Amino acid sequence: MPELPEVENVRRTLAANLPDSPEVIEVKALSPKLRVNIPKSLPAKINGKKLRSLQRRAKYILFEFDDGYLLSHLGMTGFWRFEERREVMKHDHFELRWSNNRYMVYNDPRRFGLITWVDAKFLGENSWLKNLGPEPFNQQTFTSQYLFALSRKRVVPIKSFLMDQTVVVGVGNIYASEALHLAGINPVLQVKKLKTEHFEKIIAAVREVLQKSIDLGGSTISDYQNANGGSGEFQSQFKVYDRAELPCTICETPIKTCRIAGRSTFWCPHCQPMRVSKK
DNA sequence: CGGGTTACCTGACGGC
DNA sequence: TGCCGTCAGGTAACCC
Repeated sequence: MPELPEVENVRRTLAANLPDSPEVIEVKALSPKLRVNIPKSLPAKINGKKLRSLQRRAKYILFEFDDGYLLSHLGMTGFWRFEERREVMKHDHFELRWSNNRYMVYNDPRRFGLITWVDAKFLGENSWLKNLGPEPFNQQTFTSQYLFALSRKRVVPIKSFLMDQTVVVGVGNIYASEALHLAGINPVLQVKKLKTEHFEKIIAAVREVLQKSIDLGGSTISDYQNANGGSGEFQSQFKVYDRAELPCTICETPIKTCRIAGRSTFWCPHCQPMRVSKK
């Protein structure tokens, strides 16, 4: 379900529901089976503790406490919601209560999500976080020179490269197709064929697509919702994703679809030619 | 070793 | 109706 814009909107709506100087006053692991089981020791780590900050890194949300972090990843179908009075839903996995007495509940039908604990002193070497690439909005680290150098050793289509979370974080299946359409780059092109100027375009397109989606609350295809239960609106702005056979919004050529590394991919054969532009 | 493929899960939807 | 195949926004184990 969630790529960077959705996760960022979840983070913001979570923050908006917390009291001033939030403190955990109750924790329950209801159904620990997720991608990795919720550790039995987790409730004791956060119960009675004050929240220091609420951050996002890549597609992870980090609830910072004095000694470490509650780490949350939404997988495909995970979501957080708030309740004044508990009403248990199917697939509720985890709940806690904040010092304003509001319950915060994690629900995840497909169970690809993650809820775990990371000690502050091991944050840098944590297996979930240590291999993540740069944040797409970081001007210092996410640069065309960086992508150019990294791409010289790789034999992959540009779309797979963009979705590789060790290359850059936050771009998933929707925004990879959307960004490449905006950049005018065909998704199957081998990264080795691209030059710095192509990466410049791609970086600008990734940032523009992600920012527009963040501003519209993310994309809701079927089940994404933020922590207020609200939907995103960016799906109405899709130029290619899930638009097979429909006319390109720029040139009216029918959008094509194929699979790249097992994932549905969409592009305009006219705006995103197979041949790399010379200059 | 770095790729693509498959598995992990549930649920929705279309065809028969 | 119901059964079956396919697909879904992510990640990582598993093969060549």
